[in-house]
Amino acid sequence: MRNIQSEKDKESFILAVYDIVRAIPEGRVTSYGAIAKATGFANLSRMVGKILSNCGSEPNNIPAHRVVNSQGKLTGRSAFGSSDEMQSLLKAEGIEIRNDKVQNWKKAFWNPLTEIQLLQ
DNA sequence: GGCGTGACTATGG
DNA sequence: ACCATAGCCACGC
Repeated sequence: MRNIQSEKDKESFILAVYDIVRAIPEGRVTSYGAIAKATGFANLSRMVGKILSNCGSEPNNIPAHRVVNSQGKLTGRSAFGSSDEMQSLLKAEGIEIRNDKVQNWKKAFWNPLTEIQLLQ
């Protein structure tokens, strides 16, 4: 693992986060820490959240709602339009949320390190 | 360089 | 399961 040491590092980290989040299959979820590990910057889980909040304000095809914390809790809900938009999006994909947490977490969890498959 | 902050995480009570 | 604590690190002031 390493840290950001240059603008180039930062850029590649951000792009990697986008790529990984886009690769999350519908109906599955993953965590900030898992994404950070997959990018090679294992201790930048907090930055992953920051990046996702940035992309949330502009139109994009990044399913940021499929990223929750390591316990399956919807800690990013405040970055969406309404307080329950994140929950609604997940529910629409078949993911059940109860008390702010993803049910069936172990099965719904998608590990980018072992399950990623590049599309096309 | 110090200090507070945050869509984090692991651990211990 | 819940809460507190302590690491973590880029960023802005």
